[in-house]
Amino acid sequence: MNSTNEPPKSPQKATIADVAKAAGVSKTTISRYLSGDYKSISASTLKRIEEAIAELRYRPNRMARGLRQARSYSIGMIFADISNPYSTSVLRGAEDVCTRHGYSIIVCNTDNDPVKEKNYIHMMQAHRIDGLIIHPTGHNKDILNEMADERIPVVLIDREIPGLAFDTVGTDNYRAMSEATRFFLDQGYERIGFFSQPIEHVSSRAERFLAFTDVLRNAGHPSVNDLYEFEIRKNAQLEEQLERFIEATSGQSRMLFAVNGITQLKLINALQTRGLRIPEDIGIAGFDDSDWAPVIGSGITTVAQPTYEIGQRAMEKVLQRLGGDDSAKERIALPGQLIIRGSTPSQK
Amino acid sequence: MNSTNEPPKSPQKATIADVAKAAGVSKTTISRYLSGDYKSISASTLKRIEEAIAELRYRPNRMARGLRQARSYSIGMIFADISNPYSTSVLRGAEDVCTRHGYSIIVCNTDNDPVKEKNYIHMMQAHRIDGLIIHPTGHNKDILNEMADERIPVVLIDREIPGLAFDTVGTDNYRAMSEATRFFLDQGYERIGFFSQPIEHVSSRAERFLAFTDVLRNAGHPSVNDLYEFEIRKNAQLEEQLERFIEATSGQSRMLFAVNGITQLKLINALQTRGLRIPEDIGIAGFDDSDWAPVIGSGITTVAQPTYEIGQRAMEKVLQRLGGDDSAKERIALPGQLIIRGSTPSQK
DNA sequence: TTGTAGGCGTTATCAC
DNA sequence: GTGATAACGCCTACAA
Repeated sequence: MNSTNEPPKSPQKATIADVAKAAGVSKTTISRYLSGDYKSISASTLKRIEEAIAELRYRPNRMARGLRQARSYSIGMIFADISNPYSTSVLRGAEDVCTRHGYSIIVCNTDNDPVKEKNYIHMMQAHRIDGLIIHPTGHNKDILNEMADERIPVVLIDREIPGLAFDTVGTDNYRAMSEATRFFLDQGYERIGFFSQPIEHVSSRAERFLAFTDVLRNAGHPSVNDLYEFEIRKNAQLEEQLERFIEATSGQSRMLFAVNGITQLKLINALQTRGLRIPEDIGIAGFDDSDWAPVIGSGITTVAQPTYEIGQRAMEKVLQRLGGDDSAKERIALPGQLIIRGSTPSQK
Repeated sequence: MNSTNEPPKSPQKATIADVAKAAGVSKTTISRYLSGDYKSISASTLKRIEEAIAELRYRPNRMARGLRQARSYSIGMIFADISNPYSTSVLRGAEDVCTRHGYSIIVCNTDNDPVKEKNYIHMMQAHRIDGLIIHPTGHNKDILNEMADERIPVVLIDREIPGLAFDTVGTDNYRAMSEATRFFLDQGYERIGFFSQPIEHVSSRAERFLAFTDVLRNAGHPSVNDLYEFEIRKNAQLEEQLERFIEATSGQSRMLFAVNGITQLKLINALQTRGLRIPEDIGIAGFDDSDWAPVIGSGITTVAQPTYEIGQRAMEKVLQRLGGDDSAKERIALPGQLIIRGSTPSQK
């Protein structure tokens, strides 16, 4: 019995030396076992090693291994908005790929704040992450370039940063938006309002709007200038813009296009508040499919992004670069899918 | 000029030795600086150190530091389903707290699969995480206990595991569900169907159902046995259960209660398919508020969970334990909030 | 088939 | 105020 009042000693994590001693071999042999070099170990030794590891519940220390090998087996993922379902789906895709290869993921959420983003990149550097997948705010070109200089694979998702040579994975926004816009024209809408958070230099938004105007201009459609921008956090701005569109299009058959999922929701909310019915009074559609899109009203027409696959492809690209591939940077644009539902009926 | 054809050497990450040399001091002094021990460094030295660090873009290697200090400054978070908005909100809350304290988060998603969960816990152990926040499947008691034995703070969210002494953070399910049920009774529903994924030993589901039946039994209400369980991935099961409820309650005023957000969506979908109108033909409500709950029909009545705060509190608890707090394990049950919308009108 | 020795980048312990 | 030195746990030549 323990006469002192000390708490029971917490069992210290076993080290490779403990395992070596228990198995009656040297650390080298254990290390060989850990790196899968079974063929240079005798059967009986193998057995003793396995028993020792199980007995001691040995888990190789990744920090020690990482320090020695100068690689952490961790991939950083920095999201502009982790609460967006887009992000979690990408995360799942990426995780499923990298887990199979023994990598772990360190995640961060910047809330679209360039300062947070900068700090997180620094944190990632301190972790000596082997690769980075980032949904960038677009304001930290310098550090991103710095990482690239250090030969750390960086893959951008959703957004590209002009002038930066990184691998990029996202939806083929131009193509998907063109298809969608042509569909809206076929449905016979006289006016289509493009509602977006400030396009500025966010490439995905810009591509969508460009496709929109290109198709409209080609068709000689009057909505070429129907762009309505607002800050997502400022409901007043959105309502003001909506008001502007509604007034300008009074008496015409019309619809709203939302640049992303969150904008869809905000617009639907605003329409309901104003007592406008979907689709009788006004049509609506938007980028990003979701669980709720099918069940709102008679369903919302959306452009689905292949989010899970975007995550997979981004991680595969990181691993490919890690594997030594030094070919030209690639821009991977995956097809989006127009999902037609009840919110955009024919106006003819 | 470089006569060989080698690519330009990628600038190697600076080490503490490089900084020491650049600043003309010893590694020890740099280390002192890094640990914030400024008062034992002269002003001029301090200045040279700061210049050297900036110049070399030095980032302390967390693996080396972690190895030496036997702590990783990483917290593991294991989610049963990361695509559930519940999870991301918890994640954000946890992240905001731990970032302020210099910790990073390693995330995993188990898809409610105990095998994946086990592998991920092993991975976390290899990372030597300083603490673990887990939304447990409930099937890996042994390893979780093992971690606790090693003095690693483990905090459970949403679900408790019977017989395990861990800190726990979640919603006060019993209280919130009681309030909601009383409200439904007040509205005058003759039958209320409780739709849930298998309750089994998932404590949060069990608490909700218990509160439900307790209130009903107290009121002598006939729905005490109106439990309808189904596997979330099997739509046929859900529809079968829904059919059963619809038939059994024909002619009565009735509503469905969904045990969580995903179930809400599935039920709404199934009702629409059957041509049943909400709330004219049948009412609906459920646990978990969401962005879409206000905009479906005249709004869905929900019980909102304080998800962000759950994440915060869980992380705070981890840090508190890390700080040496050895008091009794705590069960933190945060208040939920009943949000009444149009899907559960009075039946009187 | 197995073992020895040195070092990865830090911090802690002493010493000056 | 500052520095030399020995670990931390692992891997990788190089030997045997």
